Amino acid sequence: MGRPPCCDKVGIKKGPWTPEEDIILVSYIQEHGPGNWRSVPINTGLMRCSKSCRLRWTNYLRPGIRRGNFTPHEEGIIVHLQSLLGNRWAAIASYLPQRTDNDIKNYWNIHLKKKLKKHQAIGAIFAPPPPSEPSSIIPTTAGAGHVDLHHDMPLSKDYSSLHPAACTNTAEVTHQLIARRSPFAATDGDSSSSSYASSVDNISRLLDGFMKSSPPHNNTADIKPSATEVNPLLSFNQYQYHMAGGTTLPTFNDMLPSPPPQQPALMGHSGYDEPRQQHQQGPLSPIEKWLFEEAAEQVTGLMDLSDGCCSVPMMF
DNA sequence: AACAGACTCAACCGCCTACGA
DNA sequence: TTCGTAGGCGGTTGAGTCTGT
Repeated sequence: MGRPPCCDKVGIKKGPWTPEEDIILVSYIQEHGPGNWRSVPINTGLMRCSKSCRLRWTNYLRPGIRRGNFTPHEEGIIVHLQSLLGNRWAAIASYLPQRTDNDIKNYWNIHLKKKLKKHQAIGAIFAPPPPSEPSSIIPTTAGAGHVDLHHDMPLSKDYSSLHPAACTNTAEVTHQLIARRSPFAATDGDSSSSSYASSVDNISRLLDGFMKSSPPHNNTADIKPSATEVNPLLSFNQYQYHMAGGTTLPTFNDMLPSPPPQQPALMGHSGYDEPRQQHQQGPLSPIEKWLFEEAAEQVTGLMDLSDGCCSVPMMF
């Protein structure tokens, strides 16, 4: 059978979304919830493809999204998961609920790939890490040479500017990290953001207000199943949210893995999707093992930070 | 100040899979 | 079982912005 068009191409508007369109879309989703995207342009009068509506919502308008300013820790997660899962951005995004697959994909293509290339070159000059390195034994789906590249991250000039270990002033590090992770930092500090980006933030804030005043079923955490039910790793993500300036502070028990481990990709694209197919079953145990270790490490890091000490993320 | 090249990221495109008729 | 459709995903693009000269 031929590939059907996703929508009637005639009269479909393309290009950047306007604030008015965003408001219409957000209002509609507030009322009806995400899903049934086919009906969205029909019912709202938006001259947009249903896919475009879904993309706009999942990538930019839905609450809880953190834009830009990837932390070194997030970098580490992305690099590591990419080495394990390959370019399965949706699966990787399931470990970073505040990030969209598109964002992660862009960040990978723009920043991380360059860094890895850089370090690959460095690795060709310097000796490889000893085989006792923890991640060296983790199997990868993306080629053996891929796994250990991130160990060289601190060598990157770019990265060293972010890495707490590269800073001697703890307060500076903390401030830096928090500033970079603030949900509003991108708007206030990112001069590269388009003028409309701030409008998106405004909409998001409006939406946040709506969500806060709405019954739980409208909340982000409720659109998708309780993450702690679906994915034991979300506690880890909650910690990340805390580190990002959020208010959720997990308990130590939250950091502990809760068996049996679920398939990470079950959270799906940006945390909203239905379970993805079996083909996303990857080497889960290594991932989970690593993330659990990571989470445990972060508990220590959290304590260190609260004590005014400069913690060093495990990844680098 | 002006220009060119590099960079960033929002959005689109095309393919795939699930699901229902 | 087959076909049509919707939703989802990864790759790619192009416009806007930034940076260096």
